[in-house]
Amino acid sequence: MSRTVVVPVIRELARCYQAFQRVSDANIRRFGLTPPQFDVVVTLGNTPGMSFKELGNRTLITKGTLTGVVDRLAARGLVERLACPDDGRSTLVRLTEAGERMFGQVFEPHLAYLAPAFESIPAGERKELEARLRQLREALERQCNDDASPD
Amino acid sequence: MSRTVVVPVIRELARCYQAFQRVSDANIRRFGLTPPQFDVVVTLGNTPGMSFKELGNRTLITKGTLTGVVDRLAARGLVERLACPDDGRSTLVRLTEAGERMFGQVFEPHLAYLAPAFESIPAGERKELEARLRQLREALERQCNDDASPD
DNA sequence: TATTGTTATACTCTATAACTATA
DNA sequence: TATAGTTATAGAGTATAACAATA
Repeated sequence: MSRTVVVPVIRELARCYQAFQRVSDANIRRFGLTPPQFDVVVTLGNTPGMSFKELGNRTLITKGTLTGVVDRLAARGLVERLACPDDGRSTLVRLTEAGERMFGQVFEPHLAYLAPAFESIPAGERKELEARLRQLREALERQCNDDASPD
Repeated sequence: MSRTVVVPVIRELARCYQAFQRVSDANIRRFGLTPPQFDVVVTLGNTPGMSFKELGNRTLITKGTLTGVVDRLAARGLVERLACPDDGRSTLVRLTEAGERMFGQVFEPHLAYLAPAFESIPAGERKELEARLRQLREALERQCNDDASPD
């Protein structure tokens, strides 16, 4: 059975990410952000802003939900909406100055917090992990596209 | 800077799992289950049942939330509660017959659905990925324990 | 007609903490 | 006192679909 071949790696992926999430999310909440809010702030960091469409694609948040997430960040003064000059249908979102400050307070410290676990893996094996993850992601994205456009 | 060393692998882990989730969750919802509900059904499958405590540990769902998730599954007749004979404080949860049927309809098909992406990776590299993920998970779990009990 | 983002609805999940009943 | 699970509360995210404005 070819199926049994993939079970261990699927299980390990799920368990590993679960462990990652447990560590990461607990730290994110200490910053006073929810995981989706953190995702948006970090995605907007070091960019001139982007449309809802692009922000949604990058964060995996669908448009209806994204409106709410951006609303809550905007209510706290961390992001702002701008009309898109090129396309009247489109709205750009970008960090405000306060949002940039939040990004600065949050991004590096979060990486520093996560780093020890990743640094405990020897460099060669870390590179190996990175390469395999990329390989798997590309395979998953192909499948995703196949589902979306089944000719 | 040691920090920059870990950024790529963290990013790749996040992006890979994001791709996995996009594919997996879409399929799970076709079964009429939410991801946490699927998690519970799959965790209970092929077991004689377990306590809320154990179920919560395995699924990463905290106790207050788990009560609600189990309530909704119980309302659909998929799981049932039993008094624990050994400990009067504890409640066991297990799949009903309908729940077992749901498990059967859901578990294998879901694996079969995911399999192609994983099978596209050569066996040796798949084993490599599995080993590296285990290594990372163990490191993350150590960190998690350190946080929980900082002496 | 198609696309971008918003709105509306209804539900699920989540964190948090107080509560009960057992141990 | 500690633990297992429930209840209560409030908020956040989610799917889904209808909608307005623009392309």
